[in-house]
Amino acid sequence: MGVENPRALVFATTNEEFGDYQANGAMAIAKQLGRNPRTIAQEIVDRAPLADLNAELDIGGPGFINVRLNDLFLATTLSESTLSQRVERAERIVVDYSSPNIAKELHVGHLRSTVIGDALVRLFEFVGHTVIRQNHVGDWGTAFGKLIAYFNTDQEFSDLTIGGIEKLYVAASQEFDTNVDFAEKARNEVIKLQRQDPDTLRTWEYIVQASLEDVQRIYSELDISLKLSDVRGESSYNPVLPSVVNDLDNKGLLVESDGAKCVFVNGFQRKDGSPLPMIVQKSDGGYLYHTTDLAALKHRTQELAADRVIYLTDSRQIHHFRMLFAVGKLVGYIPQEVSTEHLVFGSVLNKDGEPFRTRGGENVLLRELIDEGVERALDIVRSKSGHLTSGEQQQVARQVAVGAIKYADLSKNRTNDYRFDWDVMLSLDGNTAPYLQYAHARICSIFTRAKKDMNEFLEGEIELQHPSERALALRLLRFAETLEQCLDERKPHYLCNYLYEVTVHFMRFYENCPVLKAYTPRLLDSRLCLCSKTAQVLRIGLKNLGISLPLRM
RNA sequence: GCGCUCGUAGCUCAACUGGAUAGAGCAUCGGCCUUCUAAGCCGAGGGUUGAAGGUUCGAGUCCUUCCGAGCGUGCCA
Repeated sequence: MGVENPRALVFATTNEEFGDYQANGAMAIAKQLGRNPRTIAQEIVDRAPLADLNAELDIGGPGFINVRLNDLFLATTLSESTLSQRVERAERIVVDYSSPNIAKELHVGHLRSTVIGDALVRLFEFVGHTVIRQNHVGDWGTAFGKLIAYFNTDQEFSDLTIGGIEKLYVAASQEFDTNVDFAEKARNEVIKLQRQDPDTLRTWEYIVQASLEDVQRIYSELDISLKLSDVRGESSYNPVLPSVVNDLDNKGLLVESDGAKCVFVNGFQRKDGSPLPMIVQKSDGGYLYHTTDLAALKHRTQELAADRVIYLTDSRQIHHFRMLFAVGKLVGYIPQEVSTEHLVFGSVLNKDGEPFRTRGGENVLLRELIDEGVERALDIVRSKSGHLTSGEQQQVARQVAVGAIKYADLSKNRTNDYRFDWDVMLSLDGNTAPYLQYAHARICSIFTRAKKDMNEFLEGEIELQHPSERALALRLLRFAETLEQCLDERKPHYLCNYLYEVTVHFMRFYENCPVLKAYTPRLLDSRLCLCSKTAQVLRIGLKNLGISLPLRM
């Protein structure tokens, strides 16, 4: 048409009356050529680009090309479709997420990084990428001096759960502030720790181990795929920190300012316009998180040979990562062909839009959060699912609660803050995990009644008779494009919205089209196939979000 | 002060990155269980997308200004 790289700009229609898809490219082309967009659209339609699809093409509005797919085409395509999806070029992707602190229980502040990160790694793996999970736990710092000093004075201390250790830390901090001798001891332990004193190191390892076991327990309750072997703590980079400073020095990037070793990067300024430094070594010789993060970055691009390095932290660290990546490029830790991404997310707020805390102003622990969720879910399950045994009710409540917590987080645009509201997330109305789980349970129930194996109906001829069957089929076919969009922007909420839409259309189909009482055996099989396909989309979709599905509820 | 993120129905969130009449759920009101799970489905009302300009055939989305919110801004992470 005389235009470089014309784009078809095909999207699902906003309104059913415009068909199934709309191509908006004609208007863009017309703009470039200075011609009438409807004429361009007509020329495109005349060339019959979609002849083999046998689709109906119309021109609407200023030059939209509306596409209505042929029912037979839709049915055949769906019956032949599988959900397997591979990217053309598989990459090695390092994903840094969750990152709890040792000697501190996992709390709401870790929720989003953990849940969103875990969904993304599953999605990356699903489409064929190699993912290297990195749990960058905070296992180092001056806080450990207090902890170890206190640990040594309280020999009877035996509560080695993370909760016990955290209490110990609180007591140690108090002692540190009030007892001069103890403060001295604590500072001494920090020095001993840095010098690798065997006794101190043993205590430290003890604490780290106990903490990590607890963290893993919460992961397992939340169905998070991080393993102990994915842990690579800050301390593991200690030995190479001097070499990082050296690398910076060798590149001529290091400047000493007020006794601290700094890197100044163009474009980073303070309020008065003076350059803002990244401090890599304090005036007392100690290193900072910038230094550790640089070391981790080097490790990831060099040792782990990453094509992509992804970080999930809240949006408050935007500045830090922007600087980290800038310095990483200057010092050569980020080769040209490697991409680094800081995926940000907003804070978790309570119903009233304030930071989500306990009444006492403490962080809400994930352990407590899960317990409360299960309790609330159990109340609902008991009142609604009397047909289940009490053991089954327990199991369902757990799946519903964990699913609800994760889905509530994942279904919102991660860049914004979101409000944590039990009543909304546990409700069966609306875009929630229980709603999707319920639809899936209904499908399972159909196959149980029919005494048939769902998986045997994944393939089979589909007949689209009722409008709600057609609408469902159309949605089921959009799995691939949704997944692509989802990974393109690393935003799981696109997938959630899609799964919700599929479920809504399934529910309509369910109301309008009796499956087991279908008029003909042929129609029965077709509807069983639609059910099976729906269940598969829900199962695989939610599996990739880290959410499980009860067979009955 | 500067930087970042944001402002959409009474509330919680969408809107495929510039496309057609801005969509869901909650809440409100009204219907549907002798038929596969009513934890469901169907319908109604509800909007000057914070404000004003600008670019465009076309703006919630892009540019400018203003108003408002949250976060960040040198030895914590």
